[in-house]
Amino acid sequence: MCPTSANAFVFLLVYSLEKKTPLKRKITLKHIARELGVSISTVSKALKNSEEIGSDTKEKVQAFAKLYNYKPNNIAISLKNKRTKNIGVIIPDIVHHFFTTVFRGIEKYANAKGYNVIVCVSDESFDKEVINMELLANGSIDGFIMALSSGTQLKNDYNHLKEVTEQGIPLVLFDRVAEDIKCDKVIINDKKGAYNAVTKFIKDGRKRIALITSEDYISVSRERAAGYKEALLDNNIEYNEDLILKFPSMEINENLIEDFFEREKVDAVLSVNEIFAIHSMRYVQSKGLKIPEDISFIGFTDGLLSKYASPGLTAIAQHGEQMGEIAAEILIDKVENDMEEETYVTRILEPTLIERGSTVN
Amino acid sequence: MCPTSANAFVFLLVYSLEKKTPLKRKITLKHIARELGVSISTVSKALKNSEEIGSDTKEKVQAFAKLYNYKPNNIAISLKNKRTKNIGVIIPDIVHHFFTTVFRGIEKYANAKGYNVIVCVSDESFDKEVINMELLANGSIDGFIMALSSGTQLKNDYNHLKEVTEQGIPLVLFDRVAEDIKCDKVIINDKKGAYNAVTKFIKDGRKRIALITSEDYISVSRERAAGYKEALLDNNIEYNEDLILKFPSMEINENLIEDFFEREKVDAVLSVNEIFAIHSMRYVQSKGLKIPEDISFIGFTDGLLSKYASPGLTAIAQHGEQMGEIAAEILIDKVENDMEEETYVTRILEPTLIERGSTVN
DNA sequence: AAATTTAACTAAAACGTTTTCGTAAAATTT
DNA sequence: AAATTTTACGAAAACGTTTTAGTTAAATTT
Repeated sequence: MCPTSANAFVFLLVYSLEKKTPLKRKITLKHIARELGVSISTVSKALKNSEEIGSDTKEKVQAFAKLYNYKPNNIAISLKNKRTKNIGVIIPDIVHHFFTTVFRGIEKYANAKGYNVIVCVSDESFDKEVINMELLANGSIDGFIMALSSGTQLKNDYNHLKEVTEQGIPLVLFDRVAEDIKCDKVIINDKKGAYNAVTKFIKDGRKRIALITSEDYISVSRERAAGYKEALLDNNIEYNEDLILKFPSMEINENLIEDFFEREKVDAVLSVNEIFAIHSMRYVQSKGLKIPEDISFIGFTDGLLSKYASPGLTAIAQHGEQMGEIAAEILIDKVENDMEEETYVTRILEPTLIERGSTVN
Repeated sequence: MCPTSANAFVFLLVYSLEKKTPLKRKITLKHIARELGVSISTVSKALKNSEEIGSDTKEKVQAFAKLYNYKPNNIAISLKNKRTKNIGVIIPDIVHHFFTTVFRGIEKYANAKGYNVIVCVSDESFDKEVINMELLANGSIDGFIMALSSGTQLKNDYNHLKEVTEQGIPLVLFDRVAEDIKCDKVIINDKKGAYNAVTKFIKDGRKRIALITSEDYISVSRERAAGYKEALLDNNIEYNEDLILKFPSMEINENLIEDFFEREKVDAVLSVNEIFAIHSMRYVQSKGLKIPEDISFIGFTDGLLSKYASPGLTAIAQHGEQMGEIAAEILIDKVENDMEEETYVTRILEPTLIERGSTVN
């Protein structure tokens, strides 16, 4: 029989009291040295198989270290080497498929290179971004990988980034970047993604192509809007601002969708994200329109929703994992061979159109 | 005009060469001391506003430190205090809505308490879990929060966890836990979640209730299967193993779904995850069945897919963020006041049923 | 004026490494 | 046998803090 309370915020507590087992404290070089009657430096060298140390001493030390499972203390090594083997990642949100994907790429590459990743979430806030960055910059990490928070992009204040790079800490920006920051960048060609999507619509004979987007201060939205416009103009289709639905925030507002689709007759929709696209698809479906016959959809960032929507949403894939790997590669390279000249590279990945049921084939 | 290459793996490289600006190296106590002609200890104390130091010296030191933006080095402090203010989080996968949600809770709480989070992804592999854990345990973190990889659960080997706890490093397990590990745990009542879902089906008059699940070595699947069985038996409905579809891996296999639904006539489906549920819904819809009239669905973990499926998938919410916060709270409490007695607590959160279109109201 | 207290500071150890420089003793060369 | 080289090790500094235990000089008390 199951317990009966159904309240999510009531929970069970199960206690168990154990006698405290004696701690196996971590052993240090000093302990080994004392125990074996040799000096700390001898132990250190013996463990590194140094030629300086006699083979019987080496054997003795190594055997002892193995027996007591000696592992050097990371913090002490970091202090000595002025290298932490940690990289700091600051992203606006972690519950977000794209960022998560990039993170996986970063973590994968970093781990393979022996680095750990410290993640901080800026929560789209300028202040949190600054605080976290300054905290980590005080010796905790060897370099940063980040995507700007919308708060930062809105404020257009990048002093915290400048501070960090001026201290010689490498920085790689991805996806949400800013022109005037001097650092390495990895982005995808958002403009091209939008351009290709609109071009496909036009090839499919669509005439009234809408754009659903967010405010322009988000760099990627701006780029995508530019690609949308350019594709229309290149194909001699009128660029009509009435066909652009601009959401003031990331929060979905069903009324805006309803107003828009009641007001404008459109036969194709490009959306800067999945959520806006899915909501719109559902709305037009509820109005009896058929997708893709009456109206087709393409959405940015190929995530779970696109894949499992019904019909599947044709999507512009951003290759997040690859982006993360590249960012990590650039960063770690900078960290490990900090060269004399200051050369910055911007890598621009090409988006890919993943065709699904929301567009005609 | 946009560039023409459409290959995602061809990318543009933009170089920019700058003359290296002189580095503003981080300043240390030693620098301040030398510059001001006082000792390091005086500087340290002055910055802490110690009563031992004369007020003019304090003023001088503080002003100097502020001017040169002195910030203590985290690593040095960690070495001294034997406290890193980092917590290690090891999860099987990061591109996974539930884990991501838990992570948000952890990060939020930890950050508020001045802790940073180092994430490692075990990728469901026992070996990676062990390696990452041992690496972090060598001084990099003050405690661990983790969910066991499926590899570990399959192998049933928890020596790496034991090693760590025996060294006095606090450990909190969440969601994917194991009975025989002595540590704090935060889980949701999976059995109850399944029990409630099946009970709802029965109340709605469903007779042939299927379960779609994964192999039993995943602790949560086992619990959910138990709740399913118990609810049936409590309601005098035959427990029929033919109505259980067990996927051998997390990879979706459309053939198994097809075989299952062709073979068995079912009017309700409980799925241990969203993906299995969504796929099944699509399959039965393609066969002309109406949801929820002909067949209803409930899926575990209320994620994006449930919300945006069509119809919306009634889901059992796992309260991941709350789980993360609680785990972090327990851990940090242990880290900061490591008590004499060894008491372990298991907090069991109650699941909540989020009703949507896939079940009748 | 001598003894004591207080104020204001410094030296040094400690955290756990790595590494440079020394130095005895042993082995080798003259 | 004396001079030189090699072998095998240790002392100490360094990384940047914090903290304990001094140590002066000035101020106060007797």
